[in-house]
Amino acid sequence: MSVYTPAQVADETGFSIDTLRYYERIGLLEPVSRTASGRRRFSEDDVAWLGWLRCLRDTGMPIADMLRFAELARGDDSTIPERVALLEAHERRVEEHIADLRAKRSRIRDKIAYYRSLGPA
Amino acid sequence: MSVYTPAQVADETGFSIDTLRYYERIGLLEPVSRTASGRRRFSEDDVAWLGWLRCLRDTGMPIADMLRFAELARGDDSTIPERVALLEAHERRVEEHIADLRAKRSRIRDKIAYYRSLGPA
DNA sequence: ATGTCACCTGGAGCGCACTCCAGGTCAAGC
DNA sequence: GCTTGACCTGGAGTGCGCTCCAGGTGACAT
Repeated sequence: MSVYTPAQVADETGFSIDTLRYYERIGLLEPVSRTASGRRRFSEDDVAWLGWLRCLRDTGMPIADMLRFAELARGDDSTIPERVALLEAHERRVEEHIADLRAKRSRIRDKIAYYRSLGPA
Repeated sequence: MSVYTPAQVADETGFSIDTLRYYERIGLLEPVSRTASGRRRFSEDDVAWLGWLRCLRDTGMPIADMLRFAELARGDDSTIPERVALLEAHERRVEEHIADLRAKRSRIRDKIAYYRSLGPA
């Protein structure tokens, strides 16, 4: 059962140490366990949860929503329907975002092709 | 050759009137023509350019880069290679972003499926 | 004439998500 | 035993991209 220092977790999750502290402070992370001298020791579970947070954040979920999800995830099974609802709504937004990006990427490609058609330098 | 009021342009482009003024102020838009009393009258070209800016914005291009592109686009044909380079770099980032979103959307779906597997409420 | 309303300017303010800082504590290597 | 350096806390600061405000002007309907 391994534990990790802040630097190791930052390295693995891509969150800065400051962000890890910030996430703990606002309650996205449950209080991380400490050594006798007060230094953080992240558990395997902490790291897994951070991986999940990264997924939500990178798909554009606002901190406020992640906070709500974290709260639900700390609750019992009766919160599962709301967790599902929250994730489904998020997933729909992500899908729309992907569709929009694809359409706009194509427009960018067209512009590049147009510039190219003006005669390669 | 039609012209548009700020409200019409806001409506068509999805940018707020404040954002239109802001874009003009920072030079993303060339000075928009005015009526005798100083009100903006956007041309068809202004609206088309704003549509293009929206494409860049919505695909995550920072304002600073859009500004650079705007500058190049005001230049002569010798700037075309740099415009192409800028757009190609951007397009690559957009593609990576799409790939990342797709992978993470799938992770979100898995989580939803997992919650569902725990027994539908 | 009057009221309403869209619009103008310059500049201040805001929300988000961090990021940095000062001042301090411990652990380990030389 | 001393230095180095990773880490601690509370709180202030930052960057981005808008967004809002005060105070004012002009156009148009009644």
